[in-house]
Amino acid sequence: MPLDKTFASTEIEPRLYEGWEREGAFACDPESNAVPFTIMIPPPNVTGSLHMGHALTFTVQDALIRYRRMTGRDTLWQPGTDHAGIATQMVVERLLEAEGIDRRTLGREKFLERVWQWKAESGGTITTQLRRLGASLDWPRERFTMDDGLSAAVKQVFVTLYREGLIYRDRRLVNWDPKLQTAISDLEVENQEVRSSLWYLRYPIAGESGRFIVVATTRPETMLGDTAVAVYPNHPTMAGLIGKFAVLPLVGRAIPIVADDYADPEKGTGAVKITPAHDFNDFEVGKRHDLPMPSVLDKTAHITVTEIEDVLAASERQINEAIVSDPGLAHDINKEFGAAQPAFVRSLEGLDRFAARRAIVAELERLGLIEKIEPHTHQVPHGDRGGVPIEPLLTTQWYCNAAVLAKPAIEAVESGRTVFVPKQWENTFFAWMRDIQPWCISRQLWWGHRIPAWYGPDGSVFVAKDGDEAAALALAHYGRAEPLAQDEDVLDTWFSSGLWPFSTLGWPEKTPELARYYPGDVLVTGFDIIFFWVARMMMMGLHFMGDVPFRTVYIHGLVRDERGQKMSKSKGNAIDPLQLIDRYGADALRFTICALTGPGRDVKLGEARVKDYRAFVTKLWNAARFCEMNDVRIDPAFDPASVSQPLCRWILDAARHAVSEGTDALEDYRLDEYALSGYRFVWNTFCDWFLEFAKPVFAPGDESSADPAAAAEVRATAAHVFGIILRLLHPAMPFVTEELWHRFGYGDEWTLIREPWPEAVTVPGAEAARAELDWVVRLIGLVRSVRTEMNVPPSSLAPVLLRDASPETMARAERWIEAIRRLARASEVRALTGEMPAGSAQAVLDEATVVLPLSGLIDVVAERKRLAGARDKALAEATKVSQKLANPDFVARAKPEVVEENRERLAAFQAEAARLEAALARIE
RNA sequence: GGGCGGUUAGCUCAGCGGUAGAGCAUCUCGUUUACACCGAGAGGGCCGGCGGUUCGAACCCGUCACCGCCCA
Repeated sequence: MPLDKTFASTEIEPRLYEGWEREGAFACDPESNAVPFTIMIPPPNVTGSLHMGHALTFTVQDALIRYRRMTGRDTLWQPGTDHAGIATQMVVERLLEAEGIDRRTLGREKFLERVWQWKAESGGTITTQLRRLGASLDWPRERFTMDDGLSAAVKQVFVTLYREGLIYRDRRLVNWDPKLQTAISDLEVENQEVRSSLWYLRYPIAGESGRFIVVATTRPETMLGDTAVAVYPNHPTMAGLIGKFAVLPLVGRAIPIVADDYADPEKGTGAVKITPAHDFNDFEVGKRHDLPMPSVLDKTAHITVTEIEDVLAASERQINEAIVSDPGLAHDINKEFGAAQPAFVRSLEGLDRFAARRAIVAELERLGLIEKIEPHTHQVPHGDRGGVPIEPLLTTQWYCNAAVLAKPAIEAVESGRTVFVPKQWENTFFAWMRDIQPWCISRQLWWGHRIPAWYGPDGSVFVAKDGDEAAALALAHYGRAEPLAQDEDVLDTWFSSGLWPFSTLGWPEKTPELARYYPGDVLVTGFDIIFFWVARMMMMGLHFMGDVPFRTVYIHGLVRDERGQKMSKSKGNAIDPLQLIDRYGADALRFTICALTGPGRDVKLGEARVKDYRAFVTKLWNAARFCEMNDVRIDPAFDPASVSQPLCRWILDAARHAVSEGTDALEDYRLDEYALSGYRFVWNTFCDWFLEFAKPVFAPGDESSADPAAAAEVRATAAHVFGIILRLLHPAMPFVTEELWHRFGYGDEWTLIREPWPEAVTVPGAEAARAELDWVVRLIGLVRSVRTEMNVPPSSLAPVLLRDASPETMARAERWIEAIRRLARASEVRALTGEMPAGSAQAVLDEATVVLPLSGLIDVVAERKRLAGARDKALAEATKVSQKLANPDFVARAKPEVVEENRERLAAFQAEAARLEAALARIE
């Protein structure tokens, strides 16, 4: 059955994919002798659906995997998904909310059941979509970060790091997300610019009526928790206050005025209020000065006065006593007691932080304790998931000592055991790793790996892989059985993702797969994930496997829309890759992505681009149809080394060049160069010239030139080269190439995927063939150009005459007469000996002058102008080159071959100008 | 404030010491053994500014400007 007019991607692609999967074409083979090649998929969130960013990263990975598979490597592209703690919990919570259920009333057990149920029903979306894209993942090996095996790995790692002292509990400030009510790591915090105010507050100096110290703050509501004022040690006007006390307004707490460099005299007033429990910098100051650290905001970021209760009570007592002893003071209480307003403070209990801010500012204003308010724009940390400002909160959490783990990871990159592509990302990696902070790994969520730690009645901690082991530890500790309670928290999702390169291969079991496929070869991901994931895999891999998890980290850009805007659902500029696949086919989308993925560059992708490259898929398909119509069939006996015709030698040589270019590009992770080189070869060489030259051979215009042997050789060569094209393009366009591979009988269905990668084979006589075909192409181009410029309609044929042509040139013209006739619209091609026919257009090609007699069609004035223009251009070039050669420094210092090249160019330009001058003279 | 990247044809981008390129868009012409998702041809650029190194700079160095990201 002949090929349809176009490639019906929507029908053909799913059929091919199912075939590959059914036939086990994606499977790795741990038994084989081939060298393994491993890519670990960055596990997409189980909640996810395929977006453009996925399409980019997975297309790149699939192209690399398919390429290596064809080169004979035993490829493993490890599939799987991530349980995505917060994201998944939020999804299920939202579903429950729609049913009017709160997760807390449901309880932990029941809630987790619901999550697993949701995962079973909806968790497979992304894996189905990956198949639409053509991703050749080894599906039977699919893993999930909450699988039993991977969970065992998580416990093992946790217990080991705990026993090594690299995981520990600590009470310190964390980034608290008041919306999700969990701690989050530094990386999950995004600073957003917020337009707000800078409030200048006046804190009365204790015992010095009417004297104040002014502090500037962006967060007046936290002043309830202030326990000091810091002043720059050598501050010109305020240093004298150091050692005195201020009275904290509203609360009435006497707070020391301490000296600390943190109070930058360049900023604000040179004095800062210190709220150790609600600010990271203040926390450090608080530790340095041994300050109390009362929290005045709870886990939902509402005011709580519990921890300042004693101070409020004391203020109340003091005020009451003073009023009792001197009732006259009642009206002037502010002055005497530093404006303590315990009743007001108590009234704030339970108030949201922003409402509390307004209330406190209003009250301070009423008391005359606001010096001024300035508009102020600053960066406010927000939780990346919840989207609300995070609240530094003093809690006990589990931490991982990342600094220790980071050392070997840094060394591995320094020594080149792992290489980043492009290399500049190594700097980003180093900068972060060298200044790495303790990693908060506990999360106050339910969905995730529950922390394998149990607490005894006295709070002693027993870290063990399960309850029994913990009980045994407790027994040894207490000398008797005591009830234990497991830690309620779960681990940061990235904790389990960090183990992915070895947990998916069966670790901690010593499996053959682990021995064979670790370390992986290349990790492909976006730069936004270097810290979250790449760094953690490096740390964990080196610590537990003793080797880097991958040799190369290929960092690609982000997908943006045509205008360079980040794609996002909220902006409404997101393009759905599945829609593009529906409309244009997966091959078109994939090829577009490859063609646009420059190193370290973002990919600006619009529907129009995909549409453009779909044309290339169609072009390839049509070239196939042309071949089919002309009985191009593979000849099993074909030997490229034995072809005799220049045309065949030339296209084989061009194919060699394309293979070599494409292979080099893939080796260098230059998907763009790979795609574009294939594009140029197929379209601009194979279709535009080779097939056109083949036409007269396949169907000679007149019987006399028919040569069955020559035609057979061209057919066999065409089939051979087309087979190379299909293999070469397969990594970028797996579907159309696979389909044509089978339809043309190169192999069985679903077999191209495992065909050997084409080799760059040199054919004999390639250079001469290249020179010859190059001449023919230039001649045809020249004639076409002149004809168009002279407004000669394509329908009219004209002779192509060659003046002053060498015998060699004339022989070439003879050999290619049919092609020249067709492609240059020539009525005849021959040497011009005598006088030039009147009304001819002329052009120079090497030593010859091409004469086109166009009497009646040409405008002599225009022709003269055209020739003069061409001559001037040649002269200008010649002048440029001769000036260069006239420079003694150039001749003396430039590389000899460059000098020689320029001498040749000068001669060529001069000769061309002379011939054009002669041509001009002939018109007169 | 520190760091990274970018600035080349109308648009998107290659090129990164030795003749300025591609795709798209534009204009003109064209249905000829596949393909109008096509073919042929053409126009279009002081390669962001200013210095420097060099026989020679879009390319290397310095500096400035603007844009974008990352980290404080």
